[in-house]
This record gives sequence, structure tokens and C-alpha cells, in this order.
Amino acid sequence: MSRCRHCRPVPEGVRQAAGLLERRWTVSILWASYEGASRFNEFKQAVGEIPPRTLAQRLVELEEAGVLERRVVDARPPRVEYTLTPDGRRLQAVVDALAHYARAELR
Amino acid sequence: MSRCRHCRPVPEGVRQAAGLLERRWTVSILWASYEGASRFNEFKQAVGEIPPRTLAQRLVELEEAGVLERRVVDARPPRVEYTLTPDGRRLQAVVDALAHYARAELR
DNA sequence: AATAACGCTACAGTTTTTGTAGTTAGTATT
DNA sequence: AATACTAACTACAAAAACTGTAGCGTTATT
Repeated sequence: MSRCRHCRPVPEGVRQAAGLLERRWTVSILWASYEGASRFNEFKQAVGEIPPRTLAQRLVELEEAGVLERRVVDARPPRVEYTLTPDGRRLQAVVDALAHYARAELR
Repeated sequence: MSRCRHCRPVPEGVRQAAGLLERRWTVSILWASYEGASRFNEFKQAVGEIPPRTLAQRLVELEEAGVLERRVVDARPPRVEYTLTPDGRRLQAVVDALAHYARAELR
């Protein structure tokens, strides 16, 4: 295999952050969150065809990654809310950049 | 399911652009490309553990998406090069945003 | 009492991704 | 001429991720 300056390994941090996005539906879930979605069925409706199981998985992953915070709100009826953490809000720059790309792409 | 203003469906364009990134290794491949990688084995070396079959798939996908261009360079020995298209270069903003997120994340 | 909303979970099947190996075509070396 | 080497992939079976459809437990409404 050719050895060359181009072949510096991709930094670990980039790999790790990419790992978050590189799963189906994650970007859409984040988008919905930035639009104000916070409850399971709100995400479901915003994201559309996502199977509930996959949504549940993603929410756990995003929580574990420190992007969303899950809390049970003790109201009547009690509900579960997923809200953005500071890190989650910082990630918005990435989703926005993607949306910008998408918009230009359409023309 | 609750109807609410938060539940506007995620725009088609965003879904589509996200579909590109939401596959394993894609971000790393783009990163490598921005660093100057252009040949199969350069990508392989930069991205590390990616199986060659997956790399081949991704390169086809990125070509089909208009992000990379594949051409056979008629030199001795002949070689194959994958270079960024204008769209591919525009995507760099997204990868850069992610790298920026990753860097801040580490502290 | 029946119906519905919410936030999920279960199951079985399909699609993706992986690890390991090998192939093809063209140099380069002995 | 035979052997080895490199580049750019492809093959195959197994593991992991994702899907469609269905259902469950709790609370609330009619």
C-alpha cells in the first residue's frame, strides 16, 4: 500500500463524533429536536417512517452521547421529555451546515 | 398522537442529504478526501479498519451522489482517482462543523 | 365499561456491515 | 520466462443493524 502524506489516519475525535451521525435517522431526530420536538410521539411524527423501535434506540444513544437528556415530567398525565443538552445545542451547527448544503443542492 | 407545531415533518432535502452521511465510514472518507486522499488504498489507509468492500461501496455511493468523481488516469501504471466535485467541496463545511464539535467535545 | 393516547417492547424477516480471503491486470525483478 | 509485487477491487458467510407489524401497561376520556 502506498505510503503518503495523504494517508494520515482520521482523528479519533472525528471518528467518534461521526459515529453519532452515521446511523440512520439521527440527523432527522436532531432536526426535530431543534424544531422543538421533545416527546416520543412528537419525534415520531416529525421523522415520519421511523419504526418506533429504532426511534427508541436512537433516543437512548443520543442520551448516552450526552446530546439529549431524558426526564420524566411528573404531571398529570406524566410524560417523558427529551431535551437538548449544551452539547446537543452545539451540534446544531452541523445539522445547519447540512441543511444549507441541502438547500443549495436543490437548485 | 399529539398534533403540534413541533411535528412538522423534516424537509425532504435534509433527509436526502442526511442519507448520505448516515452510513458508516462516510464522514471519514470525506475527511480523507479533504486531506488529499484520492486513491483507493490512500482512503483505505486513512480510514483504517474499513473493509475494502465497504469502501468500494461508499465510493460508488459518493460518486452517484455527485460528491466524488472517479476517473482512470492513463499513466504508467494506470491508476484510479477519486476527486471532489464542487458539491463535494461544499460538503466540507459539514465535516468541518463536525470536527469543530469533536474538538470542543474533548475538553 | 369501552376507547384512546402515550411511551414504549417483541418478534421475525430483510438489509447492511464485517472479517478474511482471493482475483485480475499490469509492472518490476531475477 | 518465471516469480513477485502493487493497485483496485470482488466473494462469501456470518454478525449486526434496521424494518413492518403487532401489542402491552398505564392513565385519561366518553
